[in-house]
Amino acid sequence: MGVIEKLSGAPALAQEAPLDLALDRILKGDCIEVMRALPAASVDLIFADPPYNLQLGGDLNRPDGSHVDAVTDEWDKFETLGHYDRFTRAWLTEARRILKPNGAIWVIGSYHNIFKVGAAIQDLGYWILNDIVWRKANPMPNFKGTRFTNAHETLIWASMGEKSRYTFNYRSMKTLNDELQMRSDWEFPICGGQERLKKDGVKVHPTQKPEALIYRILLACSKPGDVILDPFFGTGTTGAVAKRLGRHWIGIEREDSYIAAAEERIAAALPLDESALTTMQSPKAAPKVAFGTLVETGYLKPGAVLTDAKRRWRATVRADGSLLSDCGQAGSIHKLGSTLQGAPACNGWTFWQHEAEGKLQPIDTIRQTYLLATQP
Amino acid sequence: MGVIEKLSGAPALAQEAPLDLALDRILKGDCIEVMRALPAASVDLIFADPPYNLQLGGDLNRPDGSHVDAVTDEWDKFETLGHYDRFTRAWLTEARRILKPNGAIWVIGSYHNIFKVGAAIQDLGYWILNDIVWRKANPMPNFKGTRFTNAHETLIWASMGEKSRYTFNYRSMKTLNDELQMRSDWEFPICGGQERLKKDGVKVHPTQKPEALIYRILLACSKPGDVILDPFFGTGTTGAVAKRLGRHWIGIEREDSYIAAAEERIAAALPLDESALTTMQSPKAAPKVAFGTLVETGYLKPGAVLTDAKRRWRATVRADGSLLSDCGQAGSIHKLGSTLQGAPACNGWTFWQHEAEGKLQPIDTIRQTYLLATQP
DNA sequence: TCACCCCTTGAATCTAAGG
DNA sequence: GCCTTAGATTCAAGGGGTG
Repeated sequence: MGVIEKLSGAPALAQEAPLDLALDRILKGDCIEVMRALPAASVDLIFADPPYNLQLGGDLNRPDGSHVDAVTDEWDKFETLGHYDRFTRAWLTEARRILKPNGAIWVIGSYHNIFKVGAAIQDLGYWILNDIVWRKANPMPNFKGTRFTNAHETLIWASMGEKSRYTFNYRSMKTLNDELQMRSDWEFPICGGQERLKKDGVKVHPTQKPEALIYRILLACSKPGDVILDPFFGTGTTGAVAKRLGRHWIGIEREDSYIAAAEERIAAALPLDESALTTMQSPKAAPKVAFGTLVETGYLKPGAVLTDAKRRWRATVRADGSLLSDCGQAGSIHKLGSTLQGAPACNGWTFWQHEAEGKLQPIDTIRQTYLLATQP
Repeated sequence: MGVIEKLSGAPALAQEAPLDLALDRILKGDCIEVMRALPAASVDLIFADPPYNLQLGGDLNRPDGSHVDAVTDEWDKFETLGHYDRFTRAWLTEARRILKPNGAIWVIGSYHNIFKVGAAIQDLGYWILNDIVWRKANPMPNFKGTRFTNAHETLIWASMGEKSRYTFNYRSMKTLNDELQMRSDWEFPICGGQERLKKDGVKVHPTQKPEALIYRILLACSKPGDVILDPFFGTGTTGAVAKRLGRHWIGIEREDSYIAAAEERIAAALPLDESALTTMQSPKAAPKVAFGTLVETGYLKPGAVLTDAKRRWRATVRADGSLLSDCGQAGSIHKLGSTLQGAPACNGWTFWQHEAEGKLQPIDTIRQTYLLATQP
């Protein structure tokens, strides 16, 4: 493994003699220029994690006053949305040239950029096969309470065209998912802990992706021995996973610090034995149902009256799933329960009762009914 | 409630005398033409469920041989992706004209169209606030085993611009979600059972959306009395939910069969009564109480001693509601808190504590007492 | 060793009102 | 427009220390 320098200033024409396809290497340079130098129709799969073009305002602090370490790197800055658009179409065009006719591409992004990416993918003649949602188990909250917690990112999977015969290992995915078809929503934790690359206690890359995410993609959409290209290689997650899964890889990256980290990491990566496959799976989340869901879905109507088991307190259900007690206090089922009792905490599911078939039943029974109706 | 016919062939210029804003009505006609006739800056919120441009191939059968009833309606057919693009930009442009400056728009779609929609939204100057994933609890499986199960749809929430002051009922959403911030991934079952409109056993509309989904959107992003417009009204889910939640609504729809079903449905919908509609308010919306007021009204006496929770700092309340710390610094409760901690900001209401019943309590509890005593 | 508590951190377009 | 001030605002994981 080594770094091949793309000579800066070299004419970056498609006509120039292409580099031989150097496998399992990091190519240093701008991804568009480097791709131009690669032979056409030579790559089986592309995984791309391009800059998101976040447009952050000033500093952001958590409620406790601590500072949020945001993505402020130069590589994420674009003058205008138009510039980002042209950049996106340029690299997607080169990607299309070097993909084999039956190849495919994956791109990850957030709402800042994914619509531009998706529109470009369609305009350039790719054929979208799925969009996939990565649900983050532990996203960063919205500290100011101004929007919904940004708890997911989106991936687009596209083939070279409507008739292209892409690779999809249906059986592997079904096995990986306890014999149920793999859905388009995947849950993984964000990259942290031992997996997160750090130098002197500081994260090496601001947006390192979890290996589990790439693992599932390569397992689903490539075969052993295939060539996987990552034009925004960063710290080499794609390379490490490809090596583990017995795929060839090519990485393109501009920054020396990322390249150094990626080389060390990939050198240390060992091909996985089968047993590791099971550890890559995210634990099945126990289905959680919020009280408000029962209101939204009509299992309990706003205006319904609840009491405690001894009928000491009464409360009315409101449209947002809060309760209003007869004495004028309001809150969630748990909060109001604890307030009324003067207790530090209260499980509203068992505390609050509703009348059904002539007797009081905890509202948890409604939740059970809902779960029975909606869970497979 | 009634249908107002948009005369076909009438000149659809923005200059023509706009219709008065007829509330709680279905306007019959092409959504672009009808919107052109509506007054500018007159609508608080738009919910739009446009055609998805599905581009289905031949018939699809389940493994057992039964036939899948797909979306084959005329309204979902567009000659090319370019035609769909122009259609999308046209209706989004009119939507933008009739939205109030602090209004907002929601659009739902799938990977077939949502990237085109999102790109157009950004190009037209809207400001995306979140993308939301509707995870279907019970999606249709991928019968051929060729891709991942398409188990979600995507919604885009956007304001009129970066500086626009959109409505977001943060507190209601948090209450609805058991006291956790509402995330960007929502799980609901698809529309079926009693809720699914049928005529002679056949579904009236191929893509009827669940009321729970619209319920959450309207609860989060509108206020009682607001005007909600749905330019692709279909069988009137938006109208039914708006009526229930005490919002005004306007629907635009071309097809008589959908209009008839929507009218019947909305007539049968029951509005929630006032008390159920009252929702948890953010402190932002609650009347503000200055710290000085508590001093003026005697809830806290000048000379009283406050400390932080860990008793690292002490300060004395002065007659004008400022604090004087032991080290001689003075300022408002917020300013002194941030100065002492060297923090960029500090909420004095929770930082400063007073001793009551033998233990420390934040001075915010005094404010709550004051509010309970003085608010009607 | 384990349970428990505390601290840190993560792709974030992150305030509102008044002068 | 800008500037200032009041005051509202966080969830799940992982790691380290302690009992």
